[in-house]
Amino acid sequence: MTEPDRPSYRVLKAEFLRRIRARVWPPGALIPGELELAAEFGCARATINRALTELAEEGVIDRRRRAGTRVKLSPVRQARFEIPIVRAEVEATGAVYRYALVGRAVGAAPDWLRALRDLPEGARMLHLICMHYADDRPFQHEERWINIAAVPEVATADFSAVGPNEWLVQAVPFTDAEISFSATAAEPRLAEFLAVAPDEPVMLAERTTWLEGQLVTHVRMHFGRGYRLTTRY
Amino acid sequence: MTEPDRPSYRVLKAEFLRRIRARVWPPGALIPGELELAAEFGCARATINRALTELAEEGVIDRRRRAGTRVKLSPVRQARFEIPIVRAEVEATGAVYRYALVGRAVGAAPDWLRALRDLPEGARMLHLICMHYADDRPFQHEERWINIAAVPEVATADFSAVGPNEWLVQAVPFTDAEISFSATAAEPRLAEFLAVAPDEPVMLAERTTWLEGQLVTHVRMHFGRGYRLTTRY
DNA sequence: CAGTGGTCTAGACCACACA
DNA sequence: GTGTGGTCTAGACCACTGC
Repeated sequence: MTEPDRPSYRVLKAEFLRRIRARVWPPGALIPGELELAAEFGCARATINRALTELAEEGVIDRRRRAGTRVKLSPVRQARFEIPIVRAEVEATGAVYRYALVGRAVGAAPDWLRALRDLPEGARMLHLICMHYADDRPFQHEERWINIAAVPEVATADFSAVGPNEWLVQAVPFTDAEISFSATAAEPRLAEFLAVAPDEPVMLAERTTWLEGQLVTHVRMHFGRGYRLTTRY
Repeated sequence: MTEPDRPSYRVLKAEFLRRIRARVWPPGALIPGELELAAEFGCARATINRALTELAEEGVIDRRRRAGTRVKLSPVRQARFEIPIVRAEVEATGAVYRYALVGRAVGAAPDWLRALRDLPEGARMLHLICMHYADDRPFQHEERWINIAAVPEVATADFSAVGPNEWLVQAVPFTDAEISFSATAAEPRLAEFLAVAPDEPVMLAERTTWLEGQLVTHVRMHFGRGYRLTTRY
């Protein structure tokens, strides 16, 4: 016996992954059915199923009824990045987090935002600008619009001590979100906030959240020099 | 009864998510145990377990033995980005993919790579530079080092038609990978390749893969103007 | 239609963490 | 100890899909 007596689905998963990487089951190959594997490993089909289901979720294999399970030809690897709230992200590095509210205004949604996110004309938005610091070095510049119709309480909220990020997380649910990352040049005012040279490349994250189809908030977050999204898999 | 007769774990998951977002189970709250929920929904505990386990994987709740299941205070949302091979990424947009090998050389690993990745001194690497185009517009500039000791066949591989990306995926397994994204300025030669202005911000992805602790390949991929990592959740 | 994966069940035992 | 979630089992039925 090369396998333990009680193969857990984790052990099975590791073994299947080993066979795939060792080309025992090469790319494109049809792997044995669940019943066959259950017999080979002396466990229940459900256990095999769990291991294979997770591998499928991770993009390593393709499973189709009747057709069976195949090793993917080009494994679409998925990178999972955790998107915590800023405070947690800063504090995770051991740095001291500091927040500052820079600007606050109520007004109509700018045209580009209305166009982008299909807002009614004249929708009133709370517009906030804030800075987040790590050990007093600029970490993130946040420019946010909050849809007052979707979040009436926001009109009276005080964002001088707690950032809108944390406030929204606690106060407002959402059903859909979209986030995107891109590289952009810091225009002069932003460069000052972030203490970088004008036109220096910075990472921009834009996130939009909706509650049942209604826009809740849209935020543009520019990160300071050296910011990286990193993950292992 | 507001619930269907046969609640699948998906229905349960959606219902639990609804309760969390509707603040029926507010952030930090302890939610009922699996047995209690199974009784409420008239299903097996395993079905409840599957729904809750998936919500925990997605970062919505925290589960601990004995302590029970709680709604996370600050949901660490995870964004999953798919990292396909370049060809698939280009073709997914409907564009025609074109590949070109720009440079090829064998030599010792550069010092910064050895320092970064703990390589033996004098390790011989195959150094490749390639371009990937989408409808003849520059899509990605790829600079790659491949550890010849880890992949001896690479010395005789012909990369004029098939890019090293696809070749490696088919030919060489790996056990660990790390990928990171950052914003950087295009230095002049790179800017020419990508048809952008010198010092224009571009997205850089760096990926390293290992096989059982031995470095397989390290690649720096610079993307053309407008590249975005996007996902919904 | 038949064979594969997808899901559910009822019951069981285990592992962990807290009292 | 005791109660929670974590995992496994044996069996069952269903859904999809390729023949």
